Amino acid sequence: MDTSLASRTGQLGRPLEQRVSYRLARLHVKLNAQATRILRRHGGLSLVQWRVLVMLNAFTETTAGQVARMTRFDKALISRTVKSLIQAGLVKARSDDSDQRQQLLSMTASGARVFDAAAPHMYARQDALLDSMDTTQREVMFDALDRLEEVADRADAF
Amino acid sequence: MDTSLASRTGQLGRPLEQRVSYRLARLHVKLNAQATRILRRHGGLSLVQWRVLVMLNAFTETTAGQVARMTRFDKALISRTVKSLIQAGLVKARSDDSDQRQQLLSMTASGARVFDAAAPHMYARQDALLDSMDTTQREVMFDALDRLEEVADRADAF
DNA sequence: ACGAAAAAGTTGACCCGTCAACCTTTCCGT
DNA sequence: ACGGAAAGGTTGACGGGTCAACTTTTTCGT
Repeated sequence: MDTSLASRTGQLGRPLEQRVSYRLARLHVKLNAQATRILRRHGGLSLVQWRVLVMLNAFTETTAGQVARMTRFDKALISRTVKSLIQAGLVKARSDDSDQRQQLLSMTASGARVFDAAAPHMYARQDALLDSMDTTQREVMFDALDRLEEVADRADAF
Repeated sequence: MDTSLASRTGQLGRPLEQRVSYRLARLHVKLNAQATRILRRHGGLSLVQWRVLVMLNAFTETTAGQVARMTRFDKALISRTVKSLIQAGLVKARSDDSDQRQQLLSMTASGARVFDAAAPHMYARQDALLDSMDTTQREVMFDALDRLEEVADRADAF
């Protein structure tokens, strides 16, 4: 078996470790896996359930649409997750008198308990991520992420 | 409806835009979506198919296991993708006389054509990502990604 | 007042990516 | 030589995430 790097005209080009999208994909997957492990260990919430509860924790009441807009996650995913949270008794919904299309969502006492069980661990992990670098590096990194996002938003550029 | 930030004890804490995992998730998703669009427009490969072909482009012959190891992608995913590429006639497999467990994979002429159709666009996009920042920022960012990955690898830390 | 367009949310189908279980082949220790 | 462990790869099931299609309600232009 010849696995030399000399076949075809191709080479691997830039090494994988220097490909931005590859690095980000690996890291994203690892971060999600870590968060999932933490959540499983501390109450059993799924990652998206946690994310929705973070938003509900910040507001007395809100709507699925607002959660989707604020988090920029897909409304289909939010819809399903809200449904699962309601079924689990962690979220309750009441109709919105001013707009029949939407429901007002809020966390139940059970929801708050589950959220509070996971929160210290999720926030500790978040702090660890931020503390892995100093302020300057963090700012440079966030600026880099902004720049990458701008390129990614060029819809038909390539 | 009260969506003020003063409910419960909770607040949103750190704004979403400053949460590393959130920012990375958004960016990862956008980059994948962009790549998927480019691939769809230039030959119709799926993202994982493209990734496998990148590896096959670099070697005369290789095995699914090696692709999985080199890319660090899940062997189940590679297995399925290789299967789909073989069915599409873009990859061919021959048995490995020295090890009956594995097959030697290589790109077909069709595969090379499809790969070559997509490659300039995918590489242009990759270059644009890297060129969105200067060398120093890139190095700082990659170092930051290394640091984040190290935290993400702490299995039971939180 | 009316109707078209937009918005809120639901559901189906699909891809990415993972983990577990499985079967066959190979490796390795005794 | 033998058998258990490991490796290569396959398949099932599942969660994250998306897009499309759909229904009902609301908005908005005429």
